[in-house]
Amino acid sequence: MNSTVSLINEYWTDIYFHLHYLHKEKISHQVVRILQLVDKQKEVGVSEIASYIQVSHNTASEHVKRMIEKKYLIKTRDPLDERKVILWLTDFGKEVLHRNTSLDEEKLAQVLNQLDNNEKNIVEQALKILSERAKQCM
Amino acid sequence: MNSTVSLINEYWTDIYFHLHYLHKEKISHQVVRILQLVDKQKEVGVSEIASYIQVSHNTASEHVKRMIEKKYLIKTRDPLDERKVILWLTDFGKEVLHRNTSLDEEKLAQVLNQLDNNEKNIVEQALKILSERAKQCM
DNA sequence: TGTTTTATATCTTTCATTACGATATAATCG
DNA sequence: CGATTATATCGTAATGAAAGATATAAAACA
Repeated sequence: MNSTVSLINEYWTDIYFHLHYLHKEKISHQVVRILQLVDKQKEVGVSEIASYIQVSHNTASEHVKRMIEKKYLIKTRDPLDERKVILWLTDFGKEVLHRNTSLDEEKLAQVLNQLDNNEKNIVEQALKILSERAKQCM
Repeated sequence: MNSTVSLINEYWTDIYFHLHYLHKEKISHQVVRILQLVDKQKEVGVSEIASYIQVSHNTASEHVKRMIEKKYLIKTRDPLDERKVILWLTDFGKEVLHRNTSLDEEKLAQVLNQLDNNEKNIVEQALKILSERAKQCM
């Protein structure tokens, strides 16, 4: 079982290595993680970021400031509690996040084109299963 | 077809978001990419790094210096051409790379445990297919 | 209503990182 | 031997990341 896990991780990292985008932007790991959090979770504010990337509130607030300056994020306030910030990805932010975490769509399409229908189904099914179960149990 | 690609990317990023390690180290994106390159490709030296992350040779050399100081890498020379550097991951470097690019093995094991044998097979097959084809055609 | 708490924001300071151009060194090629 | 290639180092500059201290403004509480 442990060996299955390692094997899957090796496949996982190989896939990413060969199919990721050749990203140009100079971007820090922290900033990518903040983009991921805002993308995948609802109603993310400054304190959610602080606890997620384990920094103080003021540092998180500065990250947000810089990311808004760079047009990655926009900021609104929670209408039910005007103290609370709610962050949103801009289209540009989504693009940057995509280029830094997704698989290159052209490369992926090229790989998928080489698969027969059965293999293509297996791939789609497998990732669907993993993503659904991961969401459920984490 | 394009929608299959987007769908797979959404599954892909969801899986990573929910199953990655809660990494603590402050590490830059560039450094992670260098670790990936040294891990996945043979005989990586300073100039390979420079062209991979698109910086000048001197900058690449400085990256290598810092990464050796941090004990991520060790440096040897190509016996056939003593000008050329060949880089290797240390155990610590492998560990850092793992924590920053792989899925958390405990979380992954937990998810896999919820699958029946058929589903487990599909997952293993699918990632194997993708990684093999990605290696072949890139 | 007045006080406290909560959620952010800003200011200052410090340190590390990233990058480049210029220059240096050392091995190999012709 | 001179040219080329691969890497290293130096000086310098810009930026980023982080924390502590302090400030503000909204909400909760007594």
